Amino acid sequence: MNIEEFLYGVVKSSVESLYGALDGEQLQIQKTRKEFEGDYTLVVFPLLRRSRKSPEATAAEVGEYLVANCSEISGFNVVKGFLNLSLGVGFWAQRFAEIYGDDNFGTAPATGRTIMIEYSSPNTNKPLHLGHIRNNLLGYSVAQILKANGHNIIKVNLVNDRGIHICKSMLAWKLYGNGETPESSGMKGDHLVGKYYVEFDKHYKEQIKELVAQGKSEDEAKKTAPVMLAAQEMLRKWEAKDPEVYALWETMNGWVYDGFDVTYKALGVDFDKVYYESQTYLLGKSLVEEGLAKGIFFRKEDNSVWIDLTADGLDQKLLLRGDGTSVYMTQDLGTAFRRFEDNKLDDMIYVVGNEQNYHFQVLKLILKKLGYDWSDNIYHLSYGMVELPEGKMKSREGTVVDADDLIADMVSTAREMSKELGKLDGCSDEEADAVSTMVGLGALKYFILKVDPKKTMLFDPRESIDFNGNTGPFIQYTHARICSILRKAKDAGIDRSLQCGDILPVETELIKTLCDYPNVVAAAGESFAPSFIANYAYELAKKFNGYYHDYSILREENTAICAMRLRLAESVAKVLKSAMKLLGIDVPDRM
RNA sequence: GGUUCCGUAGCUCAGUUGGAUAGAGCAACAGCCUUCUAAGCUGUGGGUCGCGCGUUCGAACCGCGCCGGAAUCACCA
Repeated sequence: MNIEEFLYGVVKSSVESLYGALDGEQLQIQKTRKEFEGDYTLVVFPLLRRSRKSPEATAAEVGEYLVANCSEISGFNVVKGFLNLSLGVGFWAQRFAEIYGDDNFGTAPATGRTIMIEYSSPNTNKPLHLGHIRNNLLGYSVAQILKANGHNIIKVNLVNDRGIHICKSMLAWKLYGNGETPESSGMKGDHLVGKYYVEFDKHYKEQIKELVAQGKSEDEAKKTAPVMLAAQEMLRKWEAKDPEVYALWETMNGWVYDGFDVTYKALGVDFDKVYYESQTYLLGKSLVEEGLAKGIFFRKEDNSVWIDLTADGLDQKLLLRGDGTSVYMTQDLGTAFRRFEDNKLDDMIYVVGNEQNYHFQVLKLILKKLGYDWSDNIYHLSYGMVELPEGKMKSREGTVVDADDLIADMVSTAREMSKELGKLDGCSDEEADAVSTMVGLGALKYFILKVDPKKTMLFDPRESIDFNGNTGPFIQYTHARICSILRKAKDAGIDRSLQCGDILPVETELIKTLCDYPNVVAAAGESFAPSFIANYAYELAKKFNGYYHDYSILREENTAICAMRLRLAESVAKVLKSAMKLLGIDVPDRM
């Protein structure tokens, strides 16, 4: 049972029997701040109009009534207009018994809602970088959180596998590659293809420089550089399904997918379905026809199709080129329609960077104008950029942080640190690998997920990521220590039968925090923000460490108290593990 | 210029629907390993919550206006 709902009920009936029925007025009940005595607080200011008494007198009156009529409420105190209520030990013991006995604590029953979430969405011309990491972690974590909230989740990836960018890599490989393959070079496939994308740019720039030296203008040079013309020619051949070009395209994309798979696996993310733009880019044209027929869109003299959104404070937007080919918006309209139709979706979430806020604003608006009400159930989970100390990541300036390099870095840093601290003594190589990987990735994932998605965040690769303080490893460490306590208790044969009467005030604080977990999971799902979970896990771990560091659980001589503490420790470990799972972070039993 | 977002301690970030004296971590300083793992614990210092006005019993949070920053407004995706 939800504590706030329970309290709301008893307080409401008390207030109503004192002052008459409330009509629409909200009672404000919140957790009592830690500097005051009590568990939950009723803010009485809104009631003054009805009680016609001072804040203090009103609070005292309600408090007395509650203590007299509600057995769960053991006492109260009044500070200004705040009525602080204390719940009895028995109440907390009962709550704790429920938490301890519930193996699925924090997960909600099935809702029957089906939600599709699209994330990652890479281009196939270069490897993944730090920005993709934020995208992937957010997408995967939000999917986990929504699943815990009882929804059916379909995770999808839309791969941008066609277009001029991949032709650039293909061309450069053909011209300068000497038949190099991932096998022959020992390079990861996505990195190899990315190398030729850079190679293309190098030659392209050289050719521009030459043309400018010959007296051409910068613009003209950009348009007429031979490699650019060749890349465009290649794209035309691809669209015409030229066998040679198509075969090369398939081969090189295959290399990239092999590379991506390794990165995804390392990050621990996965998908239920992968879409490829080469298969979806023609979708949406029928919707454009529909819009034209309804008079929502209009055609210009050059035959291109547009929508005028100036009345909505936006601009005109192109939906179909003059030659009848589609643009980004066309296919996004088509895929959205197809997805809602095919999967009977209730909601669709796009995890896409905030540079596309405008695009999604327009997408939703157009669908709405076409009469599709499910447009309201499209949610753009927009996240901010990851910036470096020297500013934005620029691929041209070589300041991008490569995903694979970063992951490898984090793991090796974790290993060195573990070794220095002597944590790996007596470990097999396999165990050492497993722990270093968990800790290194835990640090990276937590670091990124604890920040509010919509904010631009700063990442300093030189200082790398902390392992101390409010970090993933701190939570992992707390979990590992609890596991260690439980192992030792088992070895010592300590009796763990529950004695509810022995809960101490410090323990009710912990139980209260545990009680919040289902609410935090629900809130995180509602606002698609894993940061709620991360900050909660830190709060819980910190409380546990604070209370239990200074004295020994195992040396407690009162066996009932000892058992109580063990059960509490075990519950904390379970909830921490569960929270970390929602973040996609593995938790070790020892580290 | 239009639209959207951001501005909280030296730095990185929390702050759930408006509530009590503003919260962590890092960095700095002072303590704590014959007690369950010191990746830890305890304490000290550090703030005009960008600025102003308004709404009300009460504003970091809501409204309006400024200032500063970001993204975007492509027949790219």
